Amino acid sequence: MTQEQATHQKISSTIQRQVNRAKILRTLKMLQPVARVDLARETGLSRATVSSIVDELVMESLVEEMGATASRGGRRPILLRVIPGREGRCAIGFELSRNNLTGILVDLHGRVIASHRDLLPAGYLEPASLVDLIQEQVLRLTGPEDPAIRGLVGVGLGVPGLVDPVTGCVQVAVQFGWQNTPLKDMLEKRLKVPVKVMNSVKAAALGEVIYNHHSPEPSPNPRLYLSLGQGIGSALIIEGKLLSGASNTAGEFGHITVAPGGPLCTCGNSGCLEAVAGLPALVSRYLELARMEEPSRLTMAPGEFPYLTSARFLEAVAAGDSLAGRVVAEAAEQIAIALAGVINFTNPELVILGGPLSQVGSALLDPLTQALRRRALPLPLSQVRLVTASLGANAVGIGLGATLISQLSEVVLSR
Amino acid sequence: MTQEQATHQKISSTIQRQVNRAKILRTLKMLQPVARVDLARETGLSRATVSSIVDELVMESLVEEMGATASRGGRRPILLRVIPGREGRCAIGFELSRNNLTGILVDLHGRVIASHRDLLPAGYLEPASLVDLIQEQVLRLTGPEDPAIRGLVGVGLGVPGLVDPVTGCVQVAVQFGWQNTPLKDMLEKRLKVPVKVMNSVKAAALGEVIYNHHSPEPSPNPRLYLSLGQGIGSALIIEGKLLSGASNTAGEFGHITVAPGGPLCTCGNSGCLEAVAGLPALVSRYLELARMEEPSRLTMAPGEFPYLTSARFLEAVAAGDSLAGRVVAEAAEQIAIALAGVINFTNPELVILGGPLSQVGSALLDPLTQALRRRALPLPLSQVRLVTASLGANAVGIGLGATLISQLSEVVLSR
DNA sequence: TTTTTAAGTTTAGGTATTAAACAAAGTATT
DNA sequence: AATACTTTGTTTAATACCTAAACTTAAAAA
Repeated sequence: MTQEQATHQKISSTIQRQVNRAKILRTLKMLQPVARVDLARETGLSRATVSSIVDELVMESLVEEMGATASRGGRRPILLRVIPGREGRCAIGFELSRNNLTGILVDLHGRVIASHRDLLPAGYLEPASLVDLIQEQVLRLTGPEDPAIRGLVGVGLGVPGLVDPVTGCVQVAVQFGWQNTPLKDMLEKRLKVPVKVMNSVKAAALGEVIYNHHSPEPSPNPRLYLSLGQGIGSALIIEGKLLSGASNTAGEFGHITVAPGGPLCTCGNSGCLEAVAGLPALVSRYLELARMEEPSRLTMAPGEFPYLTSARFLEAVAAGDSLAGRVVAEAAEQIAIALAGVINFTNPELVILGGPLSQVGSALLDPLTQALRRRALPLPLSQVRLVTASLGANAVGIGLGATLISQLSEVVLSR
Repeated sequence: MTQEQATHQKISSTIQRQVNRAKILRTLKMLQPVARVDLARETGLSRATVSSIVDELVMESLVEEMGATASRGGRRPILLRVIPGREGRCAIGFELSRNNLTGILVDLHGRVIASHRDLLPAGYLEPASLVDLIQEQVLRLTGPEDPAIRGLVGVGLGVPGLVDPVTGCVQVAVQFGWQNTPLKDMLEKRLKVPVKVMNSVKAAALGEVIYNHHSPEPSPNPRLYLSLGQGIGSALIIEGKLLSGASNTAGEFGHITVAPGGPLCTCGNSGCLEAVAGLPALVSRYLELARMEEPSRLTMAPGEFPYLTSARFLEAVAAGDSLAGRVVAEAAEQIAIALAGVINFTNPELVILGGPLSQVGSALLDPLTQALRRRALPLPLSQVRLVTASLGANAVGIGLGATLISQLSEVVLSR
């Protein structure tokens, strides 16, 4: 057996045991630092059972004693905590983007311990070379002698493309030219730890949702993450679980029709949200308006093609460029049409605006909330907390890491 | 104790036991009639455990022996089955509509054993009188000496309005002028059996979904029920569970914007689907077209107000009236805009068209499928089976009855 | 008849939980 | 200081439920 398996998973345990372990771990995280008695009182289990399970958790490097604290009139209680940092167990979440591979080492609390970013080599990225790169980063993030590598819970990977989260097979990743690539199997073979592969928007959603609402008890109410960028995607989380759908394409927010008879979309439909509020559409709209109203804005050599990147457009918005602001406000109106529908339909408690466009702040948020007030039903709208994503590029890694960590206290009802 | 409690519920049992009971009941329903050995092989449990649990199930009037069958080389196996009909346990589902109270007695297989419809008294319906009526129908459906009443699993009630399915409290029911009416508590006090109260569209959705896909294993993929009538509502079922949302309003399909800037809706927004494709809108549109194109159609005394009920409009559609057909086709286009968005967003495996408008058949279905092909993404659309509801007015009762029955084999992970 | 085979039950042993007794380590009281 | 409570954590005995294996029952095969 390899050294990675030194800290071995409990292979068998009854369902009863799993449920009680999960209960204890959950309340421990919530009340930490906390003594066994309190865990017993809080979970409703007997002190004997709590002791027995805590012993197990200590053996597995999940929990440690912090020594006795002040007496409460009798024997001093021994405080327990979930082991923080490298000394406890860890997970690593990777984000694969067009140009970078970013790995984030996360501890048992879901906190970032270390991160590392590599530029991807130019040209076609062979899946096998990605596996090499990931293995390299795993070692760099932990160090071959690091306790973290011996207690590595698992490795996650977020890929921009269509992924079957169960098999971990990348069905299509246009940006990399991959089709039916069994990345999970390849990585597990190499790394000898459980691997989770999923779409990166969904992973980011998990990260942001956990960060915005990191109760140990996942809320049963829907929470929506919206990714506004070149494309417009989303992820819906219900009872802490991502909605995948029958073909793993759930969350296609960008192809909701908001302007019937409007501009043709790449998907064949007309008036899709993405076709009117995706970043490319906003850039064109900006150029169009500028040409019509203030040609002076387009400072360029005469005869030069008016070229503008999305990034520079977003900078202009942030800098307070009024024309760019108008374009964003127009987009907000369109986004609100789709979002109001989804709010009415799913009745979420939280909507997180992510993706590059979300980072312009009130330029988007103000017109969006106004339009929502006009278009969404009052009752569902009143339940929604609308926030801007805050984890930026780290969301994917954090989401995957936290997901792997939370699987430690998950109850598996076999079939 | 009252006589209703003669067949008493198992009050305590470990989680392990619950899981195994559920497993056995599920496979029993699937393979019935079947012997203990086969259950053991199929579930992976030992024959001893199967015997012990089957004994319990027999005691609880859920399962019975059918006698031995042909030997397979040794002792003859004793076949078991879930008790059908009144001899086994039953549940009753009620539908409360504007004018009627319909009760449906359902057996352990979810099959209809008996049903009864009462006209509601004219005028305001006191919640307390509804409780009386329901108690009366329960007795009429079972008879005071009927075995069914002694094995009644529970009673369900579908109400047109906003219901908290957990507390069973009717928050708002405009048609009856109720607000915060704790119907569940009132009924449980009277009937002394568990009561489930929910919105009737959601209950109908459960009924149709179970009927269309009655595997004992609920599919993890979303399934959508659409109710097309005066209003337009829907219910989304994921992993066999209804999506409720943060304020129990999930499923508001009618207020998805399909025509921005279109006609004003009662909700304050403009261009809601309900405002252009709800039955009242279709009737007005029909009258408008008729007035413009074929005034002769509107056969009425001169000076009479052109009055047309929804029911008569639907009859016209069914009779092949071309003008009415055009109106439905127009509506289908609008419905498709919203439905395509929801299909893209939730990626369902099944969409069931319910409500009065759905019953016109291909007049709706043909233009709808055509429009969907234009507007929905190919991959999600390819996963959808689009069907018309088939249970009619019985859907609500069947859905509630089947839900109550399925709760018998449900595992409850306390908090 | 006797042997073999299969279905169902009983029994012995293991895991996991709880209540209750017990040990450890403090505070409060005399 | 000695004694009496208190509280925490552990050990112990009883219980629930599972499994493997032995056993009983009842048929087919030899």
